[in-house]
Amino acid sequence: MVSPETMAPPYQRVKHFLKAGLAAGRWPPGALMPSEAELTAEFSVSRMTVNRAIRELQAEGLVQRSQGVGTFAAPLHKVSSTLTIRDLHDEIESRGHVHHAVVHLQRAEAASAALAAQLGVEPGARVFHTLIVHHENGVPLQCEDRFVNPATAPRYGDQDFTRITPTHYLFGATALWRAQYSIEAARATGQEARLLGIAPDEPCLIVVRRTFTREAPITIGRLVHPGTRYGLQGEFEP
Amino acid sequence: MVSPETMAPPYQRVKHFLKAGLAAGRWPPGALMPSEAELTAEFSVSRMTVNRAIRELQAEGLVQRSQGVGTFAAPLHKVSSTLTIRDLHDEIESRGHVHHAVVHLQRAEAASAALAAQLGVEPGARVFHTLIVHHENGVPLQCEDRFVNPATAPRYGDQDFTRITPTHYLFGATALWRAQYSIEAARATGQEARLLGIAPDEPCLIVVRRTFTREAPITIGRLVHPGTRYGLQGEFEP
DNA sequence: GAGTGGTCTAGACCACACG
DNA sequence: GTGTGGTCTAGACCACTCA
Repeated sequence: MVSPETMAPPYQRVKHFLKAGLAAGRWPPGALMPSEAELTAEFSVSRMTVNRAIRELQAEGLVQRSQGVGTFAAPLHKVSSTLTIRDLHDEIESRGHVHHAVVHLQRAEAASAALAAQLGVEPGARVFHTLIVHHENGVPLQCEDRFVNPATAPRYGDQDFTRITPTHYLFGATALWRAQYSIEAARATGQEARLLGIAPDEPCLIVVRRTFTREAPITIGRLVHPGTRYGLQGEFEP
Repeated sequence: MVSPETMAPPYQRVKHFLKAGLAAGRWPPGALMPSEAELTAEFSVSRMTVNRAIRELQAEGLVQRSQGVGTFAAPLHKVSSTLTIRDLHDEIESRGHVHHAVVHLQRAEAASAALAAQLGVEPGARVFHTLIVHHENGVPLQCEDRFVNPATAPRYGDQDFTRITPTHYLFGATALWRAQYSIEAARATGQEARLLGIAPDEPCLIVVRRTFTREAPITIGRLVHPGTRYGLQGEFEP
């Protein structure tokens, strides 16, 4: 019987050795780490193997390298972090809860000038408009007001959005290339407050998401969440 | 005179060729891409060189590989995206605006039971507490209510936070290992509303951030932003 | 000049998938 | 069996940094 460490490919053993040392504080941030030659001798592997291990650590941001100088433990100087936004359906299901959607509006409309500019269509052109409220275990959690460019998703008007979310449908039906988000706190509109069953002055978390193919805008969606029922969470490790 | 492409290392030329083809739609998502052997012949380089190019594309999430099958253009099936949170000082400066901070409170206090648990100290132990309002061009933008574990940052109480933000100071003075965020929409407290100069019922974007060293919690901060003045933005490209 | 990383080669053996 | 990726080797040349 052999241990997993003995089984692993050599480059992974080298990588694991270095990673464990960094996690244990053996090389504090900025410290000089072993050279490729030292590791080559230590592990009895070729230099290419050691090089791959270190290069991957570099790609992961754990070490910094300078030609002619050496390899150093990375200072954890990131002052910015990232926050993940998930599809609401997945999020609810992953909590083991029941998601269901009520479609309040699903039709084609003539686009206003401002909307047409954002969707990349002619003013007055027909675009799809849906207004859907998503519930978690029967409680309204999100009011989704969405416009879709029919050039990128011509069948959008025919879908049954009680069975698949617009987000999921559009991910499958279009060639997503880019997405933009903005997040703010504000009041819901009167209609949104009614649909969500909240007071008109209750703070809401509002996400506006726009997505694009390589050529054209796909959709712009306004996602309104009651502040007392929904928040975003993120975690970050170097 | 030679073009940059001719100068670049072979693995980068291969990588660039594949990346450009993906961006141009030559291999749509899911399509089979050239094998290592084909690229080896095409570029007259060794297989290791081609392998490195493709492996890096895989690490970047642009292609998927299966042993015995082949390399495929990655389907852009990510349904989640990321949003970056920046330090407020950097963010204001990068807009070319002036940041200044007003320190309303800076002292050591006895920790309540709930706070002590979050900071990993004994109930009643002294912890640092600061209450700082950050302004952009003179307009209050963020009310920062922060508690700090003195075990991880013993000099926190002596800093001049009109000159450096707590975030910046703690990044430099501690060995950050992990950070957690939550974002929600809610009303400010009465005190916060007064300090920010807003109505008590105005929706606010509230970020709660907790950071940790490998061993212990460093700080927990509550960052309150008027919803009309501040939002978060993010972008995502595959 | 000695030590470092950056890169490349030509071949090799293996595990895996598919017809 | 054939083709694919996964990995390793032993050596090589280069550019860079520092004493």
